Amino acid sequence: MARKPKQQRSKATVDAIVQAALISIASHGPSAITARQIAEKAGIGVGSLYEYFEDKDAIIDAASKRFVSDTVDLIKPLIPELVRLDIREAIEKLLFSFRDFLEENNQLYLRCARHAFSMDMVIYQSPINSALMELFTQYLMHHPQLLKLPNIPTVAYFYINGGIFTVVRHLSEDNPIQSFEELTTVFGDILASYVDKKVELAG
Amino acid sequence: MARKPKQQRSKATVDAIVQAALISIASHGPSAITARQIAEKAGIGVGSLYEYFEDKDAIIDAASKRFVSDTVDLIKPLIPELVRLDIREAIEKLLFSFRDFLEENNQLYLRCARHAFSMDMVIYQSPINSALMELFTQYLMHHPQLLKLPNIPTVAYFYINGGIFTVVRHLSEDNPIQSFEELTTVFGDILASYVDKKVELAG
DNA sequence: TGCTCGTTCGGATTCAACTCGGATAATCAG
DNA sequence: CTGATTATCCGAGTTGAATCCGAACGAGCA
Repeated sequence: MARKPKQQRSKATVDAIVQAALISIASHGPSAITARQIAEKAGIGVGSLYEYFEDKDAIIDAASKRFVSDTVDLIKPLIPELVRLDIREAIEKLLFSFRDFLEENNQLYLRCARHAFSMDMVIYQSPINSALMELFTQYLMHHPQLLKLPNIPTVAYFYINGGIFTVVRHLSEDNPIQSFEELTTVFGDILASYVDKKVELAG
Repeated sequence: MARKPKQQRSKATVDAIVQAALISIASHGPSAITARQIAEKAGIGVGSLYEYFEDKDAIIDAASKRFVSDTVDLIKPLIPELVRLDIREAIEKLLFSFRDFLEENNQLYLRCARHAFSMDMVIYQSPINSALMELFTQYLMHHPQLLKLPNIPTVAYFYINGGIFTVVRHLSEDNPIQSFEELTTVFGDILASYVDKKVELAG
């Protein structure tokens, strides 16, 4: 059990298991999954699951990690472009990319993200937060006049955490009270207002 | 099964079950609970659980509802006082009350709240959001010059959702990067900056 | 071909949710 | 007060899902 895949076909099996787990998490949530479901979706026998994974939780862990690393892979390449933009434009661009990512594959990732906030999983989210924090930091480096802002780390903390949660929740609403475009406008406006106001006061 | 309690002692039993479920959720999360645990903590036999609850999920539901209604009972009475305060003061007062509430009973509610973000439970949260929305609305009524602000519902949506999540997450951190006081300052500052900037532009 | 070892499988085992039938306690009619 | 009736409580036993395990399969190699 929990052995390393050594041949090509077994690597494919592991991948199929992770993919099947992601799909199952998306449709039923991590606690409602059965091992049989995963095995069936992956097209293998139940016993085979336990060749590569200690138990069901290990499978869910692997799926969560896949989810997080795919998200980080979305954010990282955007940084060089975003840091050159105006705050509102940068946020708009980031949020639209994020939305498109979440909506891919019939909302596979969005439906996983809905379950990612149970705080057990927050540990795995930290790479996502780090990536966004890096974006924040690099943005500041490219706009040195912003370094005067008070409470930068705390603002980033509020903005990143609150922002992720709000976007995922908004995209999950059956009857959103506002469009995604309105949300991006407000996201930009709130941060830009804070920045303008504080720069004004400081300078 | 799922009968109505008719005698005093059975009401106490139901209450003990809900309380035990809250404690169990707080310590292990809703999916890891076993029926035996709940029964044992409540000081009753396993069978008794099923006298008043359809199944384990019904018990967890009841506990969630208790959590939500206790939270609403915290917010509602604060509204009349908060609407008379300055934005920063109001937010500070609200956040400190909220923190104290979450930290009561050895963080019972905080530890439950950590699990409340798995989106299954978001349905039950809506009364909390409604209560905060009412606070928002009543605040605007008492400060009519604010009604000029653009995108009020969306700002409220972002602020309430992001705010709740960020506070719960902050209080759950082992090594918070900032104090709770700093967080409340930033919360107040961000909203006040937005308001100031927009009122300035509009008037 | 026959051997070996990585891989796959599904029946056997374990464990938790839930049921059932009867014991015990409260309530009430006479 | 007593027996009948109803409410409550219980925990051994049933059921089904998670996990384990030993046999079967097949690719590579002598």
